[in-house]
Amino acid sequence: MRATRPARPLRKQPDRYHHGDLARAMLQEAVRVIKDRGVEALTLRGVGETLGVSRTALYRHFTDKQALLTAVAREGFRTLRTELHEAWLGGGRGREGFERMGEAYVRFAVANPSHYRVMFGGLLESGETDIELGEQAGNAFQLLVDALAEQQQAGLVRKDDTLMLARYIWAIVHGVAMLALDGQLQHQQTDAETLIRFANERMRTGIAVS
Amino acid sequence: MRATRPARPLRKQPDRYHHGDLARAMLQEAVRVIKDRGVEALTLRGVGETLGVSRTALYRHFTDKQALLTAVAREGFRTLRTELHEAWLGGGRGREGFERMGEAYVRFAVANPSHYRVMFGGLLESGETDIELGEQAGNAFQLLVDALAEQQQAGLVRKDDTLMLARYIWAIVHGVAMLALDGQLQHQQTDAETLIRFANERMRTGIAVS
DNA sequence: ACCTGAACACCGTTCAAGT
DNA sequence: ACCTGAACACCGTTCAAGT
Repeated sequence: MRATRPARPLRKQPDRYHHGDLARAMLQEAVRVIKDRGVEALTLRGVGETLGVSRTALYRHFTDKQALLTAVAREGFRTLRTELHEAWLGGGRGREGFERMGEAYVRFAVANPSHYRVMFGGLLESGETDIELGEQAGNAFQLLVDALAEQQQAGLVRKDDTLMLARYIWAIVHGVAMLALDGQLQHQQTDAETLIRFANERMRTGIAVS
Repeated sequence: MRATRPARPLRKQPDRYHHGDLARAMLQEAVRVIKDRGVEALTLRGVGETLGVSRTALYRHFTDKQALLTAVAREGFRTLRTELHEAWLGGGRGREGFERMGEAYVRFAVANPSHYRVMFGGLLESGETDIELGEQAGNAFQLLVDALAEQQQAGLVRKDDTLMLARYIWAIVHGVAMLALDGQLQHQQTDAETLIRFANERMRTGIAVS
């Protein structure tokens, strides 16, 4: 059941070099594989094959597989940040926009489960943290901080430590996203959309009796 | 740098069968490896070697590596449930006990990061969900539901849909735990303990201006 | 500079065979 | 029943060599 030749090499002349931005092509292919078939399906050999390139070609552009995954994670934070920003602006930078941000966050995670996992996958655990990855995550987080500060100014949110509030909100949306990804919600009869809407209401007014 | 023989076989007579509960021994060893060196360090060959058993012996007791990891996850939910229960009772089954539950939850995750990840690691994604695993997770979740229902009866928590409230709270503690595990907090100057305490306060009274 | 093929040291899993 | 060794089909990574 195994072909003796690469499944589908994109280049017609496999003996030519891959001119152009091979690093970028590899990153895109990695993102595609992760989105379509999950992280565990991502192999350097497979990426090289699909790109019509030797399986060791990657090492010219990334130090190892980990580095490629880190690049994937960075790209994810960049995309997430963009989508959050659009939701915030589209909702009018107030209560409405803030709720849309939460929904957009969860929607991103549900739409790209494996990619989202790579972003938060504990790659850092088994090694020192990547500087640029931390920056990208920080940029996305900063959006949340700014949105909260603006609402505090507008008298919509209590004037707690803004950073602390941002971490708290982040934990909520991240938690909703992760539970959805783990299938812990579908196993009950809820979906992520319902839960994040409930969360948006409850995080505002609290769970204690008024 | 590689020894020609197993690093440290526990049995002196490697030609004897491993009488007793090999399945249990394998599970314990797997948990130990995961706790000490992370999931990625867990190999069936290593487990067999440490237990003085062939590397294929495992297949008599688990269908494959995935099944072993599922067993690890189940064990984790059982332990977590116990610790949550003790916190709830120890805190007097009220507001105090509920906050202790949250702290105990996060403490478990931080103390067993890799184990916790296995429990929520999306093993389900790439396959059908394990029945018994779902039950164990359900048992832990039920504890939260019961605690909330009790507080609703006592007039401490608003009488929303209890299940929905429980999912919401679960998302919060899970989110705090995951952010801590991902190193997203230490990178800022907070720790999980500080955030969960802040969360306990804010989830009660909400973030909106009172 | 950039890419290659062969080789190395790992994996999980299968399977015929032993007791 | 329970366990074994050899073998298979994968991996990531290294390295001398090509252009």
